Amino acid sequence: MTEEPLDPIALRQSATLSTLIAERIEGSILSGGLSAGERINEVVLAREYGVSRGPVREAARLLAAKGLVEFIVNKGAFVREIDAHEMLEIYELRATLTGHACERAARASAEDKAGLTDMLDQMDAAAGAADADRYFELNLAFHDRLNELAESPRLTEMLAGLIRETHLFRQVSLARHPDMERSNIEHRTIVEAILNNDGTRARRAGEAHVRAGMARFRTAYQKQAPGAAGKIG
Amino acid sequence: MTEEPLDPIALRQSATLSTLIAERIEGSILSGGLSAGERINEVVLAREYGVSRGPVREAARLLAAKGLVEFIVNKGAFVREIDAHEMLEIYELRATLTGHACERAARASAEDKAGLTDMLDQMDAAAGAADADRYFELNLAFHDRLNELAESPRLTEMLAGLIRETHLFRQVSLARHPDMERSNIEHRTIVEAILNNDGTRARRAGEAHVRAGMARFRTAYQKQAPGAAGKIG
DNA sequence: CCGCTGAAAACTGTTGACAGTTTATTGTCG
DNA sequence: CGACAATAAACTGTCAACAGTTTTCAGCGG
Repeated sequence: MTEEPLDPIALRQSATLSTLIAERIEGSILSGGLSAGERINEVVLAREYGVSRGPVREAARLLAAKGLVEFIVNKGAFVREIDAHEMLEIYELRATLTGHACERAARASAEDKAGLTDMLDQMDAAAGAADADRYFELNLAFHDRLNELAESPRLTEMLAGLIRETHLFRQVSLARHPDMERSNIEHRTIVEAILNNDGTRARRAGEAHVRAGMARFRTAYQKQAPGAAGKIG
Repeated sequence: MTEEPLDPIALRQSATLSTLIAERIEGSILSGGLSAGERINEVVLAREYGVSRGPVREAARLLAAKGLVEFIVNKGAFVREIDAHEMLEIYELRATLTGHACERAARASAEDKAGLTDMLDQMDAAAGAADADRYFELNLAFHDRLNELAESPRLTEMLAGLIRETHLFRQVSLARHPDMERSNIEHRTIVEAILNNDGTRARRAGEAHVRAGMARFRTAYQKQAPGAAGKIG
């Protein structure tokens, strides 16, 4: 990863060392530089970032509270790891929370909702061109927009936290969306309900969207680890 | 609050100093020893607890990630404070999440559900005796039990976090339940749905229960601060 | 060759000290 | 008497060092 010492200019402005380092470590975890279960060695990270151990420890504690890292006394901080059961738990929570977000989004003003159909069309284009990267990007933007419309920062943060935890599953690949057309049809259902100011339907559609992803995950997981089929909820 | 030095025995067993101190500070915040907006002075806390500043800082960072305190660079950590608008945001999230919990609880086994009606009767008794403290205690136990039945530790934790944040509102009194009979009727509705394995109805009832509390809060707040009536969602 | 023992290395938890910033205070001028 | 500037105190952010624990590994015996 990026091992160069921290930029002192960025430091002075807004954040403290701990925060910057926490962001870097989080990046390393989410991008796979630090993989699940691995230990966070304070001295090597401190040396890597050119700081002392104090800020690194504080950063680790921050990430621990975020759920990315786990502390064990006298053994240190480890990158957390979640199993399929926890993945399903997270999916369920994501489902009801995005349902909630969609319901709230339905209450937004018509002007604020304006751009949604455009985004759907763009996603359809990406899907038609089989451009998975582009679709992924647009999909992210779409869900961000929904969160904006929901106007509940705490809700947004909770959802972000759940998605972040998703990366702590070993085979992240299993959680990726394979079927873009299908996914975007679900998006259309959500947007239609939102444009009709139908909160209840928007909520159901949002829930169903995430639950569809959950179903995909479940089958993908059971296909590749059939022995554990009974174990997951 | 409790200013005696930390027990070295409790230390060795499970936790690290930072954790213990974080718990103490959290206790001080929730019990009102440290009130909203107040600064967390590292040196006085360190002296108070008989440790150095390091663990106190780590504890503060932990609480910051929990949302109880806020860091400002070069100024330190402050007990966070939330306004009525945020309170309503939290209530809404609590509503959908407890709805989710009730829906999941409906899936539990009949044996696990057995004790619920008994708890309702006890609460009725407390309500009849106008024993608010007892009712409060039983109410807590009831909701804990629901969370157990829901079997989703993450969900439980999220709800706990939201309720914890609730204490950061200045006039905590506004968020208390005044009407025990009414509240327990709502409980009965939830339990009936759960015993009938009717997840959808249980969810609605759970949501409605929290939303009722939210309505109480809103009217109580608007009554005592009528000027800000338009400001809250 | 394998398992056990004990010492050395590595690492975490904690501390006290230093540098830089913010806040309070004192003295001065209008 | 009040506003303002300079100075002192207080406090945070960071660092380097110490103590205690865990892990590693070499040496020994079976």
